[in-house]
Amino acid sequence: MMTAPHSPNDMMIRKLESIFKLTSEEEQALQELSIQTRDIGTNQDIVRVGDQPSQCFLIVEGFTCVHKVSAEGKRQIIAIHVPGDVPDLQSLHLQVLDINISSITPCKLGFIKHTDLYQLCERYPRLAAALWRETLVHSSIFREWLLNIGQRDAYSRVAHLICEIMLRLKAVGLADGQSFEMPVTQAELADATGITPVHANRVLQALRSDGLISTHKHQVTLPDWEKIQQAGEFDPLYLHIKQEVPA
Amino acid sequence: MMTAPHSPNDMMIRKLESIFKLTSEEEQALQELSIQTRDIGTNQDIVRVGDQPSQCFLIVEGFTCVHKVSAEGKRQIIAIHVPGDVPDLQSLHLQVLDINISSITPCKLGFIKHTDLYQLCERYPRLAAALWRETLVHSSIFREWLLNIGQRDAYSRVAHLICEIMLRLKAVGLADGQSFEMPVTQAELADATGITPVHANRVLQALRSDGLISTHKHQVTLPDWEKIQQAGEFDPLYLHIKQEVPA
DNA sequence: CGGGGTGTTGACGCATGTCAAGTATGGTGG
DNA sequence: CCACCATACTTGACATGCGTCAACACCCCG
Repeated sequence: MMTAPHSPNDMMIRKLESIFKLTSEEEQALQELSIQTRDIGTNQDIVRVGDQPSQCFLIVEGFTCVHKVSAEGKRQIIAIHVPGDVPDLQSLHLQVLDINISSITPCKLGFIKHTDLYQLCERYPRLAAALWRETLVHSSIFREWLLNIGQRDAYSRVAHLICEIMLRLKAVGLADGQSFEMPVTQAELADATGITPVHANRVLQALRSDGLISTHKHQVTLPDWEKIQQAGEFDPLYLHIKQEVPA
Repeated sequence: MMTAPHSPNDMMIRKLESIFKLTSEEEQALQELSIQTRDIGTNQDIVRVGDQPSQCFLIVEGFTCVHKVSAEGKRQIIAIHVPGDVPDLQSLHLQVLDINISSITPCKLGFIKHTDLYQLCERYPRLAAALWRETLVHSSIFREWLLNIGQRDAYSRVAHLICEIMLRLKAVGLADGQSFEMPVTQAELADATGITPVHANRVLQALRSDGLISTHKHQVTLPDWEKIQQAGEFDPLYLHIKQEVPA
């Protein structure tokens, strides 16, 4: 398991390193990026529909979610973001935000000015490509969620989401073996999978009694990875996680 | 209503022009892009999950859809693409495709080599940004579809989808006033909204009897734009269509 | 020790799925 | 020009997964 990075800049660098080998010049530029950190509490809005941000934020610690609310007041969670993610990278090229982003745990965030990112992209096309790629991976996750919500039953949806979070946390060193911290309430889980909180509760009970998950507080353990993967029809291809070639 | 563009290159140029004013140098470079056109019939696979394409394709004529199939064999249509779109732009930076793309009408496609696009992006960062932006808009559409499928009832979902297609066709000059050609079968409509074909049929009947749509073959007319927009809770913000400032 | 957020449970209803059988429709070959 | 077929669309009867409502239990934090 990797050690935690020390600065937001290190986090960005480590993330991009997982895509391709950075040149020392590129690494230098990232090291010099000005990133303002800020702490926020649980359930705080970070950005809102209609905003026109002049900066992006990197999650250093904590979880956030992207969500939209229908005219009827129903909330869909569109994405869950974990440390290392830049949830509103899209705002670089889309002026007006079409989503809300809120914290679902206390968070430490690192803010980066758009103007700095523009410069970075212009000078280092490979970094531009890497950031572009980052947005494409999130796009791919949206597509899988569409399949999940559109075609699978509640049981599979929840299993699928749990598998996804497991792997994404593993990729940033926040899960080891079978367990990880998943600080998501049942209501949030429900909004992310398009079911009701009551039904989410029943599905979780079914998963527990089928031996696919066990939970203690928000610590989740997956005793049988194969089985929950099957239950969720989970195939990690869509996460586009580069295979680490062991040294 | 605009006149139809004459070449794939003109189409690309017109599309990018709608985002920002191209310099003559940029326009020149686009004009010189090598694009191979090919015609295909209805229901042909263009690319498939697992492919590693070395080119992207532009839709010159016709409609395509992006879709994924669950382990149970259920198909979710993730996106519908119309002339002017480049449905697999993502393959530029994600090696392995996580989706299938098929024609839903006969199509004329223009294929562009990745290597040519890489060069273009490196030389003209503004064009890179415009293409990036293009993928971000599609991403935004995925998010709205998630809200649509996750939180709205079947009636609203279908109304919403119809509104979206209407506006996107209008943006490329393929819809005028209230009518447009929507060559999508009820089965496809069902797969795109996460309902069954039988239910899609009943919803369409309801929309007709409520006076929100009228159809003749695949020609759809929306007699009351306000009303169907309300029924679908449709707010076009997420399409990020630049407002044309009338001269 | 009190109170708000979270999790749990049961009874009941409904939107949507499923199954099964039709009826257009449009293209093709004789 | 008609017979035929495949594909698309319709319709009705019935089944069910999930939603809704309404309590209640838990538990951390102040």
